[in-house]
Amino acid sequence: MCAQFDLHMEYNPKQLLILESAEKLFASHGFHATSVRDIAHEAGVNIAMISYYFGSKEKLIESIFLKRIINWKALLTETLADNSKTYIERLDSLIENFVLRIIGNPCFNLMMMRAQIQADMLVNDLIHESKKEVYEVIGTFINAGQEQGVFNKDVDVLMMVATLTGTTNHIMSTRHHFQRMSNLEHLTDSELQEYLIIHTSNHLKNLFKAILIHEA
Amino acid sequence: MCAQFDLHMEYNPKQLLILESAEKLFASHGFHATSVRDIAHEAGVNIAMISYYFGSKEKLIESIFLKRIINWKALLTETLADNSKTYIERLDSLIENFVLRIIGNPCFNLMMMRAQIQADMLVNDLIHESKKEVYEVIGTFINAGQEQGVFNKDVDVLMMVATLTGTTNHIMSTRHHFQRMSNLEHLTDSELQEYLIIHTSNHLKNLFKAILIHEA
DNA sequence: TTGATTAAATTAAATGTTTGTTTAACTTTG
DNA sequence: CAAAGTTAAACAAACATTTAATTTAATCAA
Repeated sequence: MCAQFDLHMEYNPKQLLILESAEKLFASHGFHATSVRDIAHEAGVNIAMISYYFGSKEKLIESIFLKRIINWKALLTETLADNSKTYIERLDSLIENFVLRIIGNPCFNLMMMRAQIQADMLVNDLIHESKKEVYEVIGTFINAGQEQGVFNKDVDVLMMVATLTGTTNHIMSTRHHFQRMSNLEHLTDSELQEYLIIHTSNHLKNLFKAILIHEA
Repeated sequence: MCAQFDLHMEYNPKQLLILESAEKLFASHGFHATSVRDIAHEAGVNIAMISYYFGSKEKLIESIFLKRIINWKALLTETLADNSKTYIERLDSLIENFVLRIIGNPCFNLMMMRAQIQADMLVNDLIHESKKEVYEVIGTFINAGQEQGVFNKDVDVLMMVATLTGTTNHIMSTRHHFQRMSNLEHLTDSELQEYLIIHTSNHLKNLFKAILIHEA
């Protein structure tokens, strides 16, 4: 007897507690280094509750991903389709959304980076599908901007997204190296987070304007 | 009784076999998901040989890092100090070195990415020291170029290195997503590797010339 | 070249922990 | 009073590491 749930079911407070605790521990120690006992302890629940609610440790991490990925494409599509803004403004919004999503949610995104690195993770197909959709949405936006004569013609969208994601992921995942190297050790974690969001956004905006708009 | 070795000792063929097998498995499955049994089996040696030669699984991964990190700073310093080349040429060499090192050694660099993500890895201090030295070498080079009037004044070296490392790491770690999305599934692994080294280098060269040299 | 000696290398087996998951009993809730 | 929630205990499998026994390799006196 066990309470399994499908994708569209809402989670009760105890399930959410388990999901959040697992996300935190998976992010800082990795999937395999985190035992279900650790998760149960962190969440303050009995070990058996995890099997009871999620079936297995593997299905638990799948639930975490599904919970997060679904809305990302919708937000992006909405941002880029907003005709009340110029292409430059929408490009800025795109960058801000990317940076905020990654640096603002280090736990989940560290998990995602790890999963992408690991070839044998079940969630990898899910991630690939998500990446492909994001790439297509951005590609459509860039092409439209090119036709309007706003963006340069020779833009490699795949490489552009790689720089956007790669740079932001790298800064997020090495933020404490960054903090020490910038002599920002007096900042709290959330102050550092805010600092990094602003600086990374500005850096990427400059970078993309330099190749998308200015003359080569 | 056990044969422990210090940093400056050379490895015998069997030890090298263990190091290479471990690197491969740690890279594709992660540190904790790889058992010493797996490593022993991959290397074709008895399980006890790993404790015998390296003491423990933890010390084994440390040996792998030490074996790789040491020469990286030297190569970089040499590249950037070569006065027979122009600043632009040296910038190109810097980028080529970075890309070649990362995309050309996916196993080790996936391990390194993972270690950076994981807060509780012992090798992290080693990595931080290495990053700091690389940052200083590049910073010195950029500053010299600024004084010669070759590079623009307002360059954030930390962000620049983040884009260099982040973009390349991201492309390397998601290279199979990249392959599927670019319809390059007919390429072998080493053909893909070559393709990615060239394309990533060119992309980053364009990117950095756009912000370092051209007018804002 | 022999045979003895010794240390290094190698092995199968055993050790004691920790792992994810299940069970069966118990409590709460509608 | 049944269904859902919760628990401590039990489970077998997998884990890293150690042991003690055996083989290989090297050294050296005869």
